[in-house]
Amino acid sequence: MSKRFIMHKSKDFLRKIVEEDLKSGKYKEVVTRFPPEPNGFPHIGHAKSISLNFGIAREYGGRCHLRMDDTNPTTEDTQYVEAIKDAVKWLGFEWDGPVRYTSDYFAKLYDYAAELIKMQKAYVDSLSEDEIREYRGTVTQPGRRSKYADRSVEENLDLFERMKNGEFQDGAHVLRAKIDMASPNMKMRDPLLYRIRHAHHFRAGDAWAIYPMYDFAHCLSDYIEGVTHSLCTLEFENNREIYDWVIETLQLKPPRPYQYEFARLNINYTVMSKRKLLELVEKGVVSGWDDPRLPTIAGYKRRGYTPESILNFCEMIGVAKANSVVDVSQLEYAIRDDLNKKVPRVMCVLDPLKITIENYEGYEEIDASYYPHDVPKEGSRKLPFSKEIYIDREDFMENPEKGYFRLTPEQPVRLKHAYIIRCKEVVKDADGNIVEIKAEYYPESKSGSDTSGIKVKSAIQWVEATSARKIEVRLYDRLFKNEAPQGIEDINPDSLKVIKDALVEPAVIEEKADERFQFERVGYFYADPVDYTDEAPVFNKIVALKDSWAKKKKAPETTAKAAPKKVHTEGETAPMSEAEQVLFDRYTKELKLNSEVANTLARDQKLSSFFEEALRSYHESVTVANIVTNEVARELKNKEISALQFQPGQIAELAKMVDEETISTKIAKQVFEEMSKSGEDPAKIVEAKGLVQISDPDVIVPIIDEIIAKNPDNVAKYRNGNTRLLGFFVGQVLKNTGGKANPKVVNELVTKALSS
RNA sequence: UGGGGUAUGGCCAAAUGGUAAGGCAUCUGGUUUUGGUCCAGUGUAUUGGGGGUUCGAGUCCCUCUACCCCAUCCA
Repeated sequence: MSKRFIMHKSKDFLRKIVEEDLKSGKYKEVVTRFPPEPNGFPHIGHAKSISLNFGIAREYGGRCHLRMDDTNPTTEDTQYVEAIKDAVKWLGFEWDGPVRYTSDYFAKLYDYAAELIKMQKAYVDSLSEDEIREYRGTVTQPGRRSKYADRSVEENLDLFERMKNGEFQDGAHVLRAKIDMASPNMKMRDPLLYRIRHAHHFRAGDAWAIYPMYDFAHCLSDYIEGVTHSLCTLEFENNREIYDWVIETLQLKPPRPYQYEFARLNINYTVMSKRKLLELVEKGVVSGWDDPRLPTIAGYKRRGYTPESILNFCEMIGVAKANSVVDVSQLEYAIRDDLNKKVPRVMCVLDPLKITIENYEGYEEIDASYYPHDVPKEGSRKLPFSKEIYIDREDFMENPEKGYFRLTPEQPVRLKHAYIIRCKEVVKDADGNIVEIKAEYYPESKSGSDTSGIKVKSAIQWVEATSARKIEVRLYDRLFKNEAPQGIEDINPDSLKVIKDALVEPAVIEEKADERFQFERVGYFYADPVDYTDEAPVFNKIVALKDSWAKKKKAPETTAKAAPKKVHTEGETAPMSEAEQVLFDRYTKELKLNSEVANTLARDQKLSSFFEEALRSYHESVTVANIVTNEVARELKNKEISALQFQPGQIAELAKMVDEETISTKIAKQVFEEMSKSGEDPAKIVEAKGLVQISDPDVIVPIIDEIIAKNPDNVAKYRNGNTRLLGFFVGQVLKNTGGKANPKVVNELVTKALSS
């Protein structure tokens, strides 16, 4: 069993949220959804989302819906719906219930919009598109509200209905939410809810003249379906505020869904955007949406990737919120790892070089297992053998370089599953090209019954000349030559190499042990599902085998890669105002605060006034200042002083307990947590929880001894100079005492105990 | 520039204030009739920088920097 299964896999942030929500009873069951817009072919980025949404539902015994987000009739089409359904199924998931469509909810959505109008939270705006843009303002300047924003409920309702009935031209009116034209979040500046679109919808037909916008439709569709966790990518972070606004404003009955965002998938040497993918297809750079070089699901499928490998890949890379670019080698690893334990090994010669074994007469069939010793699968085929065979041109070198293990004029080699041969003569044509090798074999060296005693460095693949089948092999390489390709200009000209006359052993075509094979020593290949016929077989290269020989040969080039040194520029802090300066001076001079603490306090009006207040009840200022600067500051980040649970006087009390060493600073943090939740007096909290610190060595020393006895390895490491481990021992003692041991004392005692 | 995010070895990515996990990649051995697999080993990681609080900071506070997203009647 490999390490991967033993390893404890820590949960990603989304799974933690789901677990927490289930535990707290916020929801009885988790419901997720995969909500693509059917306007393009799904790619591996979608696979990540599919794996997440369906995966979470499966793991936590919930449901996952498949919903087509079809609110824009001009871009969407049923062919994409089919492609998306195929992708989900291919990856091995089943959606709960039927495929859902946002367009199924158009009527309900319309009613919700009317509701908003009645609440005076939405209005019909008749500004032109340009005016709307202009009125919206910019990121630094607030927008202005439209003069139509004050229309009466009746007028709005009437207009909205007539919009629906198709009485107006496209663009004549829109429905907007009435929120805040000055919001720092641009998305909240009276976002559009509906637009007029006299267009044929691939499902709804011509029933509607108005279509809801994403921000209005998505949250409500989630709500309608009972979705609990609405997972989307990072670029929707700004939209979350509207998501919540719509649901809250409509006062929908709980439970309601919440949106969470994660980073979308990027892979180097790959483009993922619909636009760029489309360009490649339309300009004929690739053969279609299922071109094996494309990161589309259809492409991977045609290339021969397995769904398991893609799912494993998604799991391996994890989910987080940092924009990142995954190394394509991680994907390649996933497919190799999967295929290695699954597919039969066969022999294929890409670039045939004829070998005539002069001392062999006749014909035989060699029994050869499809699987190597380390793959626990059964199965074998017959390998024809005669005096004429082909090996790969790469496996012979007349003037071998150092470290070359294969056939040379001096070096024998084993024909995999068969005999050891030796080169006798190199036959060349008029131009000096090698056209044939005359060789001899060692009769007693047959695989499995070798008594020759000859040592060879390598066993190579080969095919028998008369029985070998000619196949077409399509060798795919990465589509782009740049790590971060921009577009067509970065295309790798060698991304597809077609070999028309490769030779493969007959069993591959005749027995069909599988659709995927490992061509020994070359890579994994897949019978092309479109172009393959038994008469003209076509194989796609899925991925090469790792090749440490090729790497070694290439190695010398890759020396000059200067480590990019991080240049760091230091910005300037804004100067203090006069009043702040006065405070700062007083704090540093009179109260002897260090300049950093004084600085933080002086610059923050809320903090300093809280501090001043606390000072009134306790003049020993440094601890108070520290607690205010470091702990209270956190609470005050998004809050006013009046919203605080605790009073300045209570903080003073807390500081006093620390100064008197009743409690440690560690405990003080814990007490503070409690205070900020309950507003309870610190003394009461300490008493109720028995948090008074333990400083008595007679209590602490036995605990230390016990821990030292239990961790001989770490003791040795520590004594060997790893003094960082002091923290480990102190931590253990504190854990043992419920955090109550006086850490300063523990520190001293541990140090002493360990050095004795 | 307003707002919202993000920053941990080459690439992903973990870590209730207490020994900086794991995977990929790399390199080195061992096994091997695949230069594959497998096994073992391999990294002084300034946890973006600087300061502060603390016995102890990747984690708390302040500050700076870099990158991403938002001004479609797209999603």
